Amino acid sequence: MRYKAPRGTNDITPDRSWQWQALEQRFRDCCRLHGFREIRTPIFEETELFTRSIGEETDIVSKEMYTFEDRSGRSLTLRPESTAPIVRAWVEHSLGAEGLPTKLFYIYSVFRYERPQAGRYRQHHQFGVEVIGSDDPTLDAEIIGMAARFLTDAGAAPFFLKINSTGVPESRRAFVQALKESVEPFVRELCPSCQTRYEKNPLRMLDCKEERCRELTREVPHLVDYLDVESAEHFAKVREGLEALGLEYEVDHRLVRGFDYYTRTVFEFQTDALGAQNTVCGGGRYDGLVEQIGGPPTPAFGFGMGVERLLLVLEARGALKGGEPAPDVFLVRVGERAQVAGLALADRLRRQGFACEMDYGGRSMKAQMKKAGKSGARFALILGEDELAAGQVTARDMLAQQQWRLPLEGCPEMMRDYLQTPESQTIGTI
RNA sequence: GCGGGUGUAGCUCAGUUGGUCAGAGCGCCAGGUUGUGGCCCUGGAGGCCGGGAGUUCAAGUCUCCUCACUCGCCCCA
Repeated sequence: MRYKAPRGTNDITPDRSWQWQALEQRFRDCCRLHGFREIRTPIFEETELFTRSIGEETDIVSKEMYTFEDRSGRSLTLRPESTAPIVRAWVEHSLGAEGLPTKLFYIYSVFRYERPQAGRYRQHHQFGVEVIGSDDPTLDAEIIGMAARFLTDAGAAPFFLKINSTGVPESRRAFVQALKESVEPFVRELCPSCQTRYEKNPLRMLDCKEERCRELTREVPHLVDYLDVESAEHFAKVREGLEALGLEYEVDHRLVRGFDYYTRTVFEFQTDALGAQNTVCGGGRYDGLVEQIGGPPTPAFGFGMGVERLLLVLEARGALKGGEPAPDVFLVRVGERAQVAGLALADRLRRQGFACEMDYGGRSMKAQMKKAGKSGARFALILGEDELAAGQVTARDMLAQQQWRLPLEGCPEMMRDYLQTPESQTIGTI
């Protein structure tokens, strides 16, 4: 039997994992710059946490969750998104007691039972942040700007920022009412799924990709025209903030998101590099969720970013040049006596901070040199009978194609010194 | 869940109307002078031709089923 990774999952092999590490590090740095601290929560939660917060009628809850019973009959679910678990942890541990707002970031894998496609997997990874405890509109703008900065610095540009406001539950109810009334005359002409949406989740009709539906709903009311006074003011301030940050954006009246808990600001960063999966980052405000999960009434804002999608974009943009980090030195051991002596030398090199690689099995010197060259190491250190007899080691600068004999004892320190000389820095690639 | 495409060595792919079709390049391993890489040359290892069933004297090559990947739909990151 030859096993395969389950459908929709991916192995991140060593030839690619350095890209993940670099991107994760960049995200961590960005978060630190903005005052965020990391949170990690369990990979599964009580099922009800998700059904209640995301919404029973959403696709995610109704058909995409990995739900199972454990041995005691509890219903558990692999997290299909990360906001609800983090809010749950925030409430459970009274993190707000440290002072508001709480600024958290996370690097999570999330799980949805969907049909796999480029940029869409059953297990995928998200970078994200949640700010719990402020309804300040400049916060919305700041966090959107943070995502934009991160995407730009990572090399994902160009991308497009779209925003909208879904108001508060009362204003949304008024809008949904108006929307249904305006669509009512031609419901039967809409696509089958929109006819279902009309009944179950009317907002999503706005998001339909069918040409016919878009045509029919062209004259439909806009969310922003139904906002309550405070939400309208909030939205105006958010826009003002985005402009102050010099961010280009578009108000997309059709932008609605797949979770029920969003209020007021919603936004997406879209790209043209991904085909059908054009959203690389999405988020917004969820002022009612904390209370719904059992905490005090607390406003909050956050976003999630798809790591696999982001890497696909970066690849398309040619932003993944460079390569795996190479070892500093490659130790070539020639002859029987050099095997153990080399083992000790490698240890000393590593204690000096040199990443040291070597070959095993006593292969020919040529084979080892070949491997040294391929490793990308700046130095090959050669330890053979001659060197051992003289208490020395041969150091070859693979770039400069020069080599010296160094005393075995002081070798790591001398290499360190050599690397600090100007001429060692100016050697170009040969 | 619904459509279209693809599936041959680690990787990228050739394989004519079913009958030496199991191949190439790269990679890997070993040699090409005695202790020195990147170029070149030679040799070698490595494939139930995604899996299963069927048609046939004979199937990577045809049919069906299945699995996986892929492009759309749905949904989302």
